[in-house]
Order: sequence, then structure tokens, then C-alpha cells
Amino acid sequence: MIKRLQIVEQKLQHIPREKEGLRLWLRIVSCSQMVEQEVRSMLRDKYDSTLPRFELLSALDRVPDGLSMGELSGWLMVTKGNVTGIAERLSEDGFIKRNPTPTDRRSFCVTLTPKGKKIYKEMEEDYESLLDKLFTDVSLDDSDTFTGVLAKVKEVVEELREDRE
Amino acid sequence: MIKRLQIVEQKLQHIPREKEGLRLWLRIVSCSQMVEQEVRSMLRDKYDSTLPRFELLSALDRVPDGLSMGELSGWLMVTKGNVTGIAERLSEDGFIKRNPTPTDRRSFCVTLTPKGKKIYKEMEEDYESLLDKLFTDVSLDDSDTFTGVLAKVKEVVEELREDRE
DNA sequence: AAAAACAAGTTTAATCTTAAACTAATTCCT
DNA sequence: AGGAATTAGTTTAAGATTAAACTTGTTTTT
Repeated sequence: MIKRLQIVEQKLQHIPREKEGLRLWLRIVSCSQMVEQEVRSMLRDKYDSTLPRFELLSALDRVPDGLSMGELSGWLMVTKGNVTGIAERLSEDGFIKRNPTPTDRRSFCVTLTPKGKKIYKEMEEDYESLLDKLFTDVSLDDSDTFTGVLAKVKEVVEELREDRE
Repeated sequence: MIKRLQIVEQKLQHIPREKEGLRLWLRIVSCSQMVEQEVRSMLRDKYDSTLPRFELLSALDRVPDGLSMGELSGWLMVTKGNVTGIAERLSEDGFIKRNPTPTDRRSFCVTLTPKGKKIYKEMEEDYESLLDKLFTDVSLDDSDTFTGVLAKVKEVVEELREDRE
């Protein structure tokens, strides 16, 4: 059985040395895909849940006062329509609650229910220990280098977007 | 208007310094999301196309003899059912062709049509110049560090998977 | 050669995702 | 105050994605 790692390397061989950005990008994507796959498997097998659901719960857990649908959309970096769907299902399962906002009748304040808090705590523990395992070999130095690079790239994207507006 | 960058940083503040792996992972994810968003916009606005379509064409462009559906699935790291759908739409648009394999009647050899080759070449140029722009500030040294880190993480994931089998 | 095991792709049902159009509420402008 | 512009969130239509069940063809085993 051929390893996915090998496939990616095979893919990268076709890319000339000058295009280092492209090379790096493809490596980032393939690594992300693999890690996400692991996280998804864990969430599905152990909690019958998904990554988007987990991420929404995670956002709410970090902001005990709750978030509006729009804030969730920004926080998760997905469209508002997307949040509507995920929140709907989480709400049906009783993990979150959509409270009316007194000052704005269009808006909700979404919060975790006790049930949601409880399940999230368990998920979070498994999630963090999985990532800890996967990133265990990464030194603090490398992590800092990495962080700097990612920040630069994100800055460039931000600038590009601002130019468009 | 609040920047996504700021939202991510806000998110990360809640994470204790010990959990460096988690921190790094969230940074990778948010950076990937932003870059992918840019690529998607470009492909949609300029080619009325999508990233999965582009990636399938890209795989075929690099292997002129063609790939089977299963090979495409491995190459793109997605399920076979997923490939079926994307290939179907690309085929309808006349960008790819599914040729029968003489030695195995279950299998196809998928190749680019001339039309597909032509459009891919144009897309590829835009894609590469976009990534070049986004990664322009990344030094070769940093890129090497990065590559090492990513390789390590992927190794760990591979090992984890092997253990499961 | 027949049965069993396996492999290549497709289908299905569910969730996710997006962009764009839409509804309803709020704010801004004059 | 009253109309215009903006904003919060939903809906819609189409594609992407997955896991699991399935169909058909190939290989292995006995």
C-alpha cells in the first residue's frame, strides 16, 4: 500500500526549485489534510460528531457570554449561512441555545447549554491530547519560526483584500 | 471592520503557553483557510471554477499517461466517491476523458482533453503567480525549517495510522 | 473450476460549504 | 419623522465531502 506521504513527494518533484512558495504551500495543505483527517476520525468515532460542530462549540466555550451568529461566522471564518446550518443541528441536539437579544430583535446570543459544556470538555481533552501527540516532535524554536512565516503570509492576504475593497 | 487576523490572535490568547502544538495547529489552519479563500476567489471569478476541480486537472496534467479513479483519490487525498462526482462534472464540461482500460474492465484511465489542457495551463499560471505573491516574504531558510516540521508531523500521522491497521 | 476474498468505481444519505438573493430590523440622513 | 442605506440572519441552489453499502469484475484458494 502506497503511503500518502510518498504521493505528495512525487507530486512535488515536478515543481521546479524556483517555485518555493508553491512547494511550501502544497506541503502545508497535505499536512493539514492529514491532521484534519485524524481529528475528524476521532470526533466521529468517539463522539459521533464533526470538526465544524466541534469548532463552533469551541468558540462558545471560550466566550462564556455567548456570541451572535455573525460573530461566530467571523470567528470560524465561514459564511453566515454555514453557521445557520451547523447551529441548527447543534441546537436540535441540545448542545447550544439561541437566546434573543433585547436590544436587537434580529440578533441572537448563542451560548452553550450545560449538556453542551459537558460534552465539549470531554472532546477538548481528546482533541488537545491528539494534537499534542502529533506535534510532539516540533521544537519551540521551529514553532516560532513557523508562526512568523504564517503571520507574514496572512498579512499579505489581508493587504490583498484591503486593496480590493 | 475587525480583521480575521485579530480574531485568530484573540482565540489564541486563551491557550496556555504549554500547549504549543495546539497553538501552532490553529495558526496553520487559519492561514490555510485564508490562502485557500484567495485561490478559490481567483478560480471562481476568472474561470468560474473551483479548487477541487483545479486540483484534479493539476494531477492529470502532471501525469500525461493518465490516472485511474483510485489513483486520483489517493493523489488528492479524498474518497473515491468524491472523485466520481468531480470527474463527472469535469467530463461534462469536456475537460477530461475517462478512457476504458483494456486489462481491467472495472477501471478507467482518466486524461485531460486538449480543451482541458489549455484551460489548465491558464489556471496554473494564475495559481502559481498568486501563491508566489502570497509567499514572497518567506525566506528559503524558513521554508526549509517549515518543510522539516511538516514532514515530522506527517510521519507521526502515518505511524498512528499504521498502528491502527 | 467453483467458491471465497478482494478490488475498482458508483451510489446513497447526511453534513458541510459557498455565493447570492432574500426578509426583517436598525440606523443614518436630511 | 420618513425614506435610504445598512446590518443580522435565513434561504436557496449547487457543489464538495464523507462513510458505508453496493455492483461488477478480478484474483486467490482449495
